[in-house]
Amino acid sequence: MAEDYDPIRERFIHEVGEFAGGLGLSRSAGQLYALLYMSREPKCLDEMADSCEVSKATASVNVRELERWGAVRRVWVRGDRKDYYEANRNVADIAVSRVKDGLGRRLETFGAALDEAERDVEQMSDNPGGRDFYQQRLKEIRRHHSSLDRLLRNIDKVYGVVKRFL
Amino acid sequence: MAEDYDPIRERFIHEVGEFAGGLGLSRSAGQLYALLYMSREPKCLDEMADSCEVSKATASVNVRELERWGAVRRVWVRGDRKDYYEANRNVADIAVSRVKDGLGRRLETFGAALDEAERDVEQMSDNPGGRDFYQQRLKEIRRHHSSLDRLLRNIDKVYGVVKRFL
DNA sequence: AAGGGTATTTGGAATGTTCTAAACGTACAG
DNA sequence: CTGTACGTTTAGAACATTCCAAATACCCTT
Repeated sequence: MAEDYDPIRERFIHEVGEFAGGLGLSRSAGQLYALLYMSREPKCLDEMADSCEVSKATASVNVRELERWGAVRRVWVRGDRKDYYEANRNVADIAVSRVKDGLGRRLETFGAALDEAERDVEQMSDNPGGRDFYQQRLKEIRRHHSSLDRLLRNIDKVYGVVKRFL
Repeated sequence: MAEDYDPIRERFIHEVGEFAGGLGLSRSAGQLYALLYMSREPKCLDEMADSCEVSKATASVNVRELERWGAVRRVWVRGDRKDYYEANRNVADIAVSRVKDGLGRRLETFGAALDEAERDVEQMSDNPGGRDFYQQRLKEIRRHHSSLDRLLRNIDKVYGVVKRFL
């Protein structure tokens, strides 16, 4: 019993897509997730592409992206070779893993740049006044960087504490 | 005593720009902020545009954006008609105000869409099984929405608690 | 092996974003 | 007034992103 076309769900899907887009995520991924969230049964690629009005190609790449974030699970449907997906409705987990991943990588590359800057400034022999100033500021930034890094590594504890405000 | 061209700072500015860009902010804004952060003296538009290798127009619009977020302050330099800016180095405050603003507006429009969806589903007379299902899911999403909203309104308290992990 | 049904990759079109140069506006100085 | 020194706005160029259709790869079944 496939669920039919439904203007209400259609519209809701669109809105979630816009929301996701506004947050810097993929509009299509948001739509696909919304569709699965609003579906009783798992859905295959073709159904998803159809309901979200995107090409199968777009559905394919975005649904795998969603899978990488743990936003979506592949499920087995017996007697069918297609891949079926359903939504993981624990949005907090998804958000955390997403932030962890994205911010983590950024912090890493920025940390490397900081290392380099610190080394370069260290070797600044001339203009010692300028060097001291730079070192002081870089130290400040290093502190911020370390803080964020620590925060990210303790993200689970942090979430436990923040939960009280939800 | 104007600070000269400096390859180390130049490079650092570039890295911060990339970092900001990766986080969905403006690359140029990131560069301008980094420059001011690394400057002893306030800087005028032309100096900023020059150091960051962007046009004056880009500097103008981005520096005002930074001002909107409280990332940058206009300062008075006597005997000079130009606008001078310096960095607000309290990055935590900046981040909070930025998240508050961006997420807040998004939540608002999404909340309106939720309202509408709830109303529409309410009026779904046919297919009562489907209606119940939708209502249940929408309720779940509403809960998430409210949680985020509450979190955002208590963001200062939240920050106070999270600080322990920094 | 061959063929049908599926997912993925790819090349390029459409769209959106961000930058610049030039025009414009404004305020002060002479 | 007129010229000068600034900041801002604007029109469009350069660039990046996102999407689609078609081609390709994969895997079952026969």
